[in-house]
Amino acid sequence: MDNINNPHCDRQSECGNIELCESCVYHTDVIEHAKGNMPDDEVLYDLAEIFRVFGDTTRIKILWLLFSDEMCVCDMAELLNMNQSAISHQLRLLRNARLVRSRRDGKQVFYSLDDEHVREIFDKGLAHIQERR
Amino acid sequence: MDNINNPHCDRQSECGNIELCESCVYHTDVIEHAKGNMPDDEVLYDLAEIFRVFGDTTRIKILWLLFSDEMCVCDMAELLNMNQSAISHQLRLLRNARLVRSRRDGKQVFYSLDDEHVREIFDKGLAHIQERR
DNA sequence: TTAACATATGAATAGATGTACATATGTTTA
DNA sequence: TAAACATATGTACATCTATTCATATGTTAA
Repeated sequence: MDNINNPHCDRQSECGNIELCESCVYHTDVIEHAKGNMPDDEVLYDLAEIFRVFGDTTRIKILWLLFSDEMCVCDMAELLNMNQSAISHQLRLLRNARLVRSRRDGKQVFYSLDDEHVREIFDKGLAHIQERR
Repeated sequence: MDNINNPHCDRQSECGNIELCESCVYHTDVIEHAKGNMPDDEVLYDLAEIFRVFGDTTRIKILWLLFSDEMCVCDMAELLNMNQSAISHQLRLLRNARLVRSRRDGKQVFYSLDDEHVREIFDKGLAHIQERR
């Protein structure tokens, strides 16, 4: 790995932080490699957004419930001992992220997992936390 | 699926919300099945926590950078055009979640992915957002 | 139609979170 | 030793988020 002490940073024009560019030691090969392969900001934003939706205990519990069966809002609220409104708000986030879908049956609305990715993402997360115990 | 209109809820003693219990239509078989298989709250909390760490654009970018190579804090700050302090704070969260590890080499600290789960979780998330396009 | 019910949603609020600034810690070099 | 540097961390603050309350929407049954 090149270790270049670089007081005259050749990427200075692209860099908002002049102080940093004038003082920092760069590994330019590593930087160039990473820069070349960086996905679009939009993709990385969407990716973070999906995980953000997984990143809440209430929503994780809802997803868990839906692994067993489709389920109506009322049953989820009962099982999680939470306000119906709170559940509905969280279901909207899950719906927008296409992690769950809904079907109406009379007065009730039944939710189920939208696709198998949900279970796969869930399981990979579980594998991680279980390994580190 | 049983659909029991149940004004005298038999789980009323366990239920904090009396109004809900007196009015709601339950699917008791679904509820009992889900209740029996529910993991510990602690596991579900830890799981949400892991995804919460993935659920930020800056941290997602950092993880992406580490797929290519190990990398020092300075290079990450340069590449992401961000404050060194901001990167360090995020690295601490990633370290605490055991998603990255660090090694010191002189004045610099190099970060790398802690295990393969990180890449797998990342890829599953990517598969989800790419499929829905 | 009206009443009762299940769900959705807007507004408000308390708490969580990401970043910047200042500064501390740890390492190397002079 | 002191100075320079890379990183870590405490604090403050602006923004975001989860929940609650009140209420709207949509469905069924009387």
